[in-house]
Amino acid sequence: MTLPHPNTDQISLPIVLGVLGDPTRLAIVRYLASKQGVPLNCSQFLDLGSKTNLSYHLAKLREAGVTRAEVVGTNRMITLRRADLDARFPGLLDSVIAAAGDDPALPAVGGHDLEVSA
Amino acid sequence: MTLPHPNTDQISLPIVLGVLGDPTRLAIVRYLASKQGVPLNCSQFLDLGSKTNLSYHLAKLREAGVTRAEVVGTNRMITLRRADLDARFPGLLDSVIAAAGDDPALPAVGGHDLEVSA
DNA sequence: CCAATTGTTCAATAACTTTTGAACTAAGGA
DNA sequence: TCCTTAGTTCAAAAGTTATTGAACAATTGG
Repeated sequence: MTLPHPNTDQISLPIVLGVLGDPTRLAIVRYLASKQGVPLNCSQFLDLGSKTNLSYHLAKLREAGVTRAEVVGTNRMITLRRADLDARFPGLLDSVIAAAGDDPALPAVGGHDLEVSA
Repeated sequence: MTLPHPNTDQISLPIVLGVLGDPTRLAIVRYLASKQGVPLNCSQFLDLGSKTNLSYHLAKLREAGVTRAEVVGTNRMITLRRADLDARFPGLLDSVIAAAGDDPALPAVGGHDLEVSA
């Protein structure tokens, strides 16, 4: 019932960077950051791709250790692993989120601009 | 005689992250950082791959705006675009270099550990 | 129980990336 | 001029990633 996640010390820098080097996944991370820790389910990202495709991208983010997914009923509640990433790679996630915050080239959920908290 | 480089404002976050999400290229960036701005030519990275393969990876880094290559005779002198990256994505390169600094999973030039300046 | 909702898995395909060797260009030194 | 050094380019092969639709599982509500 619980999904596999890497431990904090298993999170790999090149894998994290590679996973974030995709516009859809960067948009997911930006949107999660803008929600300041409030868990979101997959359906809230449907603007960014098909259900199947989001399942794929969200699994990549989870397996890389960027997000955590908790099973709640039929939902997977998704959060950013901010504290874990900051412990492992200090400052990295914040600078990525800040840089993504004002990037009009990234896809956006809802089509409107975001107030991103870095 | 000069090679193509993106302007600072043309540097793209997902492209930079994608390019850094490769162990060989991350090792190149780490080694450049450890040399604190001293330009290196391609041959100094031969521990990381074949000449052809390095030419490929160094072109990726240059085209992404991570490095600058200056033609000096038959050499391409390569430096990190620290100031440009810091202007465009404040803190990003420093946190990547710091995180890569103590990563034994990354390949290393010379086989010995590096004093990385972040 | 039945239907709707949420999300995964699978197989296929398309697209991209990495790596290789051989051939090449361009500059520099003997 | 000839040889060496430095690096690129090309085409092929191998591997990886992204995207899709159809089928599937699991939970919830009526």
